[in-house]
Amino acid sequence: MNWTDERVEKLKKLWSEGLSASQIAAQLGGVSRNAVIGKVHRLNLPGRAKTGGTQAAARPKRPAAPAPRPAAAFAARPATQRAAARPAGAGLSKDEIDAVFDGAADQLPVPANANSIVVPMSRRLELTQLTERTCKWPIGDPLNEDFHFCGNESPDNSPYCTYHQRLAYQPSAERRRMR
DNA sequence: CCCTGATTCGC
DNA sequence: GCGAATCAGG
Repeated sequence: MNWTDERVEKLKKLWSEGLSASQIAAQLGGVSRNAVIGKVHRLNLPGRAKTGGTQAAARPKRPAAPAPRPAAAFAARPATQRAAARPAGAGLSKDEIDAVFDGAADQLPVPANANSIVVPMSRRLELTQLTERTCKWPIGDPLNEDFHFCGNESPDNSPYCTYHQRLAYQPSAERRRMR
């Protein structure tokens, strides 16, 4: 794809709105997130603010020209070590908190015979967090604030998780019995 | 492993 | 100029 004026314009717009490079790449289409990031740099657009301290601490420039990658010079790596310090009484992780709130989340078009069906907890993903392997089953009203996607893992290349797969595609017989 | 942005450098 | 490969970090 070419960086037409219009595409560049859209890139600038979305970037300034804070969308991630991968998301912008997805909206533009035909380009990778790397392409987007590269373009952002070439355009001298402001990068993302680094929260707090860890600024780009002078990187070693990259191991001298690995042009013909003979898979050799990548043996030893400086073992980075940090004291993974978590405050003694650290609270719940984001995931743990989310899990709790997901209790009454689903507003799915649940089948009448849902009693026996286990409705999986959704990960409440935003549109910007969907990937090739996340369930894209929408939950809630798109016009509503709490609109989100299932986001559970979906089998290779499938748009839905195993649960929503059944809702998306049902044998006519079963569907008829359901109504 | 999923993701993020940053950088280098062959093309 | 472009962007894959790579790095560093969450």
